[in-house]
Amino acid sequence: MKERYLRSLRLLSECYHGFEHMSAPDIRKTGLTKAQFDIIATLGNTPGMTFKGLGQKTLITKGTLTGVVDRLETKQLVRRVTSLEDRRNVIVQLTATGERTFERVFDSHIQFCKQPFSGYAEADFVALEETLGILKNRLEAMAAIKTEKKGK
Amino acid sequence: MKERYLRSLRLLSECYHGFEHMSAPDIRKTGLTKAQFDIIATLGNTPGMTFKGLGQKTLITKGTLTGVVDRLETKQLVRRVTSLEDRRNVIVQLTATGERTFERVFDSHIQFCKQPFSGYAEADFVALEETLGILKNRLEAMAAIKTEKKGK
DNA sequence: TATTGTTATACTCTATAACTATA
DNA sequence: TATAGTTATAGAGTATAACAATA
Repeated sequence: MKERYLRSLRLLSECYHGFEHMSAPDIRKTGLTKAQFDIIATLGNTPGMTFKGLGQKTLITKGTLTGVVDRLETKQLVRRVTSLEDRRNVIVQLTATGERTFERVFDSHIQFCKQPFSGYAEADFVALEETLGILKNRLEAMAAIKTEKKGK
Repeated sequence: MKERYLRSLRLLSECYHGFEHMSAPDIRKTGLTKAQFDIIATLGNTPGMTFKGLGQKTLITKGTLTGVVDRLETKQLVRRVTSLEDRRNVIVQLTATGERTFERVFDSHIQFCKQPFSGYAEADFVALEETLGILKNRLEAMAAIKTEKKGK
């Protein structure tokens, strides 16, 4: 067996895309793009985040992020606040409308995503969390090595 | 515990994005976009696929697909062949150059993705495949129900 | 009539790099 | 000098709907 991990990788991809595929129309119906939805979902239940933080969480690069946040600001779902401590930092926050949108949209979204888990027993969740948790730790370790190499 | 599945969902997303994040620069270096890479990877080791088939595999809608395939055709990585049986079907195939690109690019990509699995024992693979396999089956069952509802 | 793929439109995201302002 | 975010640009992906050719 040459590449023992390929099947795992394919399954991971298939599961992720399965959720994506199921929930994409659901997200579109809200009038938000995928990128916009990600920002709203990331900001939900937080006091706000800087552009840098948002970029790290969502993997959207800063130039793109400016445009995405612009459009969300036009829709009055988020606002920009300049940090008082370091005036280079811009904090993006949900507005009251944004909060409501978050609750409505994200809630319906997760209700939707729960469907495949109906019938899961506690042990099934534990097993899934354990295997994915291990993989996540390995991925984070790899990412740390990469950052270390790059940063001086 | 209200939403027992949320943690699983988050882990799945984090793992998938972890791989995406690691391999994105690797893919970009090849001069292919993510969508183009997906098409090449999907066509590799096949005799070709119709637009419809490609769309279902990659989740790219037909209108978009025309553009993506156009660009790959310009790069001489794929060709269009009209099916003889049903002339409405257009089959997209890798060219000889496309085949070589597939082998080179996809190979380096999977070498890259194997890193987090270093140190995995056989039992770890089995466990991961099993938990993801179960989830995949559930997702496919959901999708089948959805299709059933829609199709007449 | 239904299906496959193309075309057209308008918008959004993307990578990249130069730029501004703060530190 | 370094960092955070903006601006500018060109290209690519996206949803949507109308369209042509074939079945």
